[in-house]
Order: sequence, then structure tokens, then C-alpha cells
Amino acid sequence: MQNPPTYPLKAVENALVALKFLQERGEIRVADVADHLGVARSTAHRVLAMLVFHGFAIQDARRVYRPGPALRSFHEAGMAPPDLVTAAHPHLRELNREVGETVHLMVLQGNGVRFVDGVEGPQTLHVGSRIGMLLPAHATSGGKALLAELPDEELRALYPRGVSTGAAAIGDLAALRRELDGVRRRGYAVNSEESERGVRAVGVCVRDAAGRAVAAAAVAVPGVRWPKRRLAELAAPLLVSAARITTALTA
Amino acid sequence: MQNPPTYPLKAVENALVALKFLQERGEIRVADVADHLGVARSTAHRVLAMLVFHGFAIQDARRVYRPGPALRSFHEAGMAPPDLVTAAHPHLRELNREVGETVHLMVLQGNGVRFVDGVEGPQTLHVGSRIGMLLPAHATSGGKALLAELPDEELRALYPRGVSTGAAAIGDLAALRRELDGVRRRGYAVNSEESERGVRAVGVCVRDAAGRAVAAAAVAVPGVRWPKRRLAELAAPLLVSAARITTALTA
DNA sequence: CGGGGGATTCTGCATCCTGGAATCTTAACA
DNA sequence: TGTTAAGATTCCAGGATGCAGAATCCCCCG
Repeated sequence: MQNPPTYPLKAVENALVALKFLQERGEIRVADVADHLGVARSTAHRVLAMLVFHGFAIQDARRVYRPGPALRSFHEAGMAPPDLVTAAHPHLRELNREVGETVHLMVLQGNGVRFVDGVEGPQTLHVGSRIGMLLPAHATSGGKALLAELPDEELRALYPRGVSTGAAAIGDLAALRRELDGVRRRGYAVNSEESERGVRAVGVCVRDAAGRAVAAAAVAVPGVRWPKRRLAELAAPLLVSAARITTALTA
Repeated sequence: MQNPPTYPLKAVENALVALKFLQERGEIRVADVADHLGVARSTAHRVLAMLVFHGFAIQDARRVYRPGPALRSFHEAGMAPPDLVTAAHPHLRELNREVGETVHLMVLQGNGVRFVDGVEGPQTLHVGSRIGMLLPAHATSGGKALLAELPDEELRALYPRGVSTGAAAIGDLAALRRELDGVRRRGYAVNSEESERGVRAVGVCVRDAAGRAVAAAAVAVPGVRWPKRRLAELAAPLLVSAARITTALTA
């Protein structure tokens, strides 16, 4: 560490030592802090109250203190993860090699999904690249995976007039909700010719360090080669790749 | 934010506001802080000196202050997640219901795995609970998943005299390495009667916010009900559950 | 080298922060 | 339901800490 300050500030020292103690422990009580700092309970309480007020700590109903959003903000804003596409691309390529089909990366944009990256399957018959395209979220597997992560209010806000009915697409919001319940239960989403005749797909979420879905990865396949009942076979490799992308975003 | 503290500490406030300012800006000077806090330069300097001494800031040769290792330590160690078992248990239970088999959570301990939680399968014939048991890591699916995450030096250090040969277990370090290569490639580990006759299992890693493997989740099944070729069917639900545990640990 | 801008050191004094005690709150047990 | 113990929060007098302003030092550029 550094040389001791020429002019130490005892109150500041208490606060910073308490903050580090909170980091180490993850959850602390007033008495713990008092012992750790060697101060009166009332002093410890005042220090913690300052940490709470400035967002460095939160206190739950049982009066336990935990790290607060000011420290999370550092995480979110400061430890900026590698660029999404850059991080994901090697894993998309690997998945493409593994399953021999077209893979995509997409992000939610309004109630659509923007395809931001992809690798086409090597076989003569394969789903073409959709990079740059914006498709309805509810009619794509990756879009469904992302919609399944939204709170209901947000989902409703995306579809103020219900869900548009394209070819074989979901007819109303209640039906979409039921579909998304299934996505959440299984852990992955399936699209069987909803966005395009003869195309099926499986999609899963890619997450950031805080566990939030920031993108989706999907495998899109020709229906003729992948009957509906075989789509589940794509789930495990896709989930592995999504986890690897998440890890890359997190590192 | 919160209500103002009943007893604000002015010096602590200066320090915490300065710390947030440092987070936002990424690099600051004494004069910046003095302006931001509305204090004399000497006051600002004293506050920054305390931040430096406690590792929350560093100062370079040009006298610019930047975020210091104490804030990084928060990221690495400290997003102190909810307790591992507490976080994982609901998801283990759900997985148990979904696949109808015994599920476990385990952590690496030396070159063994400690079973720290589990839910037994509901069928008459099921793998019994191993909670509390320490088994050789290389002979369990979860153990293999965890070993596959280790750098080679660490793996070697765990097996200074090669790998012990139990029933059908891997005979030497080179063979273990090959096995772990397969684990990494597939994204999940398989155990076919290596730790116990008639028992097969699939295991995957559970990760923390930094993407590091902190535990493994596994499904253990009777061999009679799950021939070797069907083990892959357990991978997707297991991967989904592991991802959910990771999310719970990360939130 | 000189000068300007910024950082660091110093010190008197005022006000802030402390500890201890009183009071409040919560949880567990009979 | 009531009681009790443990922990948290509030209060206030007094002493110690932290402040500002000025002096001094440091760095960089012309």
C-alpha cells in the first residue's frame, strides 16, 4: 500500500475501512463494524448510514448491510466488457462448425430483433445470413428468448395493440405470454417456420456479468434437415456457446 | 436514494462524493475534486490522500488520480453473491422435478469434490444423496467439469503422482487430460460408472460473476434407466439450471 | 531560466465527530 | 401472548479532529 497520509482523517478512515469490510464480507451488521473498527456502536452506525445515503451500502429489513448500487455502478460502467460482437464471434464460428448450420447473434430493438452477427452453415442448403436485418422478435427464436426475460409491463409496452399476425406467428399477447412461459421453463426458445417457411431455429440468451440478457444466440436450420422433434438436439451446444460468450463478456 | 442520515459526517461525505466522482470520471485532479466538493484545495488533497492510502485511488507521475485496486477487488471478490447453496437449491429442486433424477451441487476440494447440496430422484430406483461426501474429482462428472477449468499447472499440482486408478477410473494424467479436453469441447462432463457401478452422471460448471467456475451441478442416474447414449439428453436441462444458478449468484 | 498553474504542507481555531447512555426494535422462546 | 435478550438507533456534552487560507514546493512550457 501507500505511505500513511501526512494528514490522516480519522472519520474518513473509518468509512473507507468499513467499505472494504463490507466488500470482503458481503453482509455485515452494525456490531460487526463497531468491532472491526474498534469504535462505539453509535459511531459504526453513523458511518454505515453515510454509506447507505451515498449508495455504497443497502440495508435490508433484517437490518443487515450489503454492498450498494454505487459500487455496482462502478462495475457496470467502469469494467466495460469487450465489445459484444467481438466477444461473441469466435464462439459463433465454433458453434457453426460444431452443428454445421447457420448461427446468429441478435439484440432486442423495440419489439424487433436486429441481427448483429452471423456465420452461415457450410452445407449447400443452409439458412442465409440475416446480418443487419430487423425481424419481429416474437417470430424468431432469439427474439423469443429475449422477450421471455422481460417483465410483463415491458412486454405489454412493446405490444400496445397486441401481436401482429404473420405467417404462423402468435396471434395475441396472451398466446405470446404462454409461448414465453414455455421458453422460460425449457431455458431455450424454438421457432418452427414462424418467420420463414422451411426454416426452424433454436435461440438462447447471452448474458452480461449481472446476469441480464443482452443478446441472443440462435441456430437457424432448414426444416427439411431438422424436423421439429430434432430441434432439442441443438439446445445443448447452443447453451454451451451462449455460456462461453457470457464468459467472454464477463472476463 | 435514501433519506439523509440523522447524523451526517461531513468528512465522510467529502470522501464518498470524491470516490463517486473518481468512478464517474476515471481520472481527476486535486483541483477538480476541490471544485466538485466545494472545499479548499488542501481539504480535497487530504481526502484524496486517504483514498490512495486505502487503495481506492492511485496517483500517477503526473499527479492524476485514478480508481485503485480496492475498487477492483470489489469486482473480483466481492460482488459477494448470495450464499452458493442458498442460491442453487431452488434450481436443483426444479431440475430434479424436470428430469426426475437425483441432482447434486459440488465444489472442488483439493483433487476431490465435496457434495454440498442435493435433491434425490423421486423414483423407487434412484441414486442416493451424497451430501457431505468427498469423492475423487476425476471420477465424478461434476469434478471433471471443474477440473476442465483448471490451468494445466494447477491440474498437475493436484496429481503429483498421477491419477489413482479406481474402478474404471482414468489411469494416468495424460488420459485425464484427454478426457478433460472432451469435457471442454462438449461443454459438459459425463461419468459412466467410474465412481460407482450402475451409476452414470452428467456435470456442468456453475460460474460466478467473473465467469469463473465456483461449483458444479450434476444429474446422477441409474445406469439401467439411462444407457450411455442417452446421457446427452440430460445436458440441456442441466446447462439451463447451471445458467440459472449462475444468474442467481450474479444478481 | 522564469513564470504560471497545480499540488502539498502547515497551523490556529471552530465545529464536527465521538462515546456512553437512553431508548427503540426485533426475534426467539416459553 | 408476553417476556427477555440482543442488536440498532437516537441523543448530547465535550474534546479532538478537520477545515481554510497562506506559504511553500513541484512541474512543465516557452
